[in-house]
Amino acid sequence: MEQGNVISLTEMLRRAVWAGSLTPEQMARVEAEVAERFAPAGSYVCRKGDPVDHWIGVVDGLLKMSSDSPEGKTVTFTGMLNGGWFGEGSVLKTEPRKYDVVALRDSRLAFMPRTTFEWLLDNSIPFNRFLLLQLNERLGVFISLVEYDRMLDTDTRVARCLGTLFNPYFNPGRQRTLQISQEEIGYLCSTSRQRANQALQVLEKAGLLRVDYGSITILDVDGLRTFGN
DNA sequence: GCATTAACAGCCG
DNA sequence: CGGCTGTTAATGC
Repeated sequence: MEQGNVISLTEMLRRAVWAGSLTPEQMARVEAEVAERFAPAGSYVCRKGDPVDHWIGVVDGLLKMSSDSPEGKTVTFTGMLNGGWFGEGSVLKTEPRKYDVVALRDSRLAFMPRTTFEWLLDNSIPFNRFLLLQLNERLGVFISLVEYDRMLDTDTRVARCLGTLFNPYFNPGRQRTLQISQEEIGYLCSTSRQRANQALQVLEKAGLLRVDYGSITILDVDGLRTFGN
């Protein structure tokens, strides 16, 4: 299907951008305290309102951040691919989880305890710098979310949505191919499966990605992020 | 007009 | 067979 290499938790941690500048002692503690958990496809990784005890990374899998309104409507904010980390906002503020996280397929996750996270905050300037940049990047994403939700046509929304998903900042794994159904792309981009299919064909003709069944391959992330301008 | 839903046939694993 | 895909027709905002 795709590259069948199985990455270990340790390997994933060592490749993490934020791990690059840690001292060997700091890295040893991280490796000792971060635990791997398995989330089957369709299961909740965490739910809105849960206490936040961990910073969570994706070793191998695909997650969806979403929220259900009382009326039963689901709003998806974004997805998370291999190598991505999330939840730092709620760990920093000591607040309950603000959204649901669902595994869209079988996923292996890395759970860093809040104590480890806070210890890194107190002891590593590069770690702080990484968080600052990631938070800043997210801010940009959410500002443009509000903007394009109101202004852009669906093809462009899907392009931006995929551009965000493959934003090298959140997805440092050089992953280009993603096993995902068009129905799930619809969920991620807040549109119907049929309309997502249509948008994908437009983007494929524009040379920005390639569509196969059950998967897409990103060819031009920057093109997706600027599509429609 | 544009998007969503429903329905269906074809295809892949 | 079961899930995914590409299309079309009906319906709604």
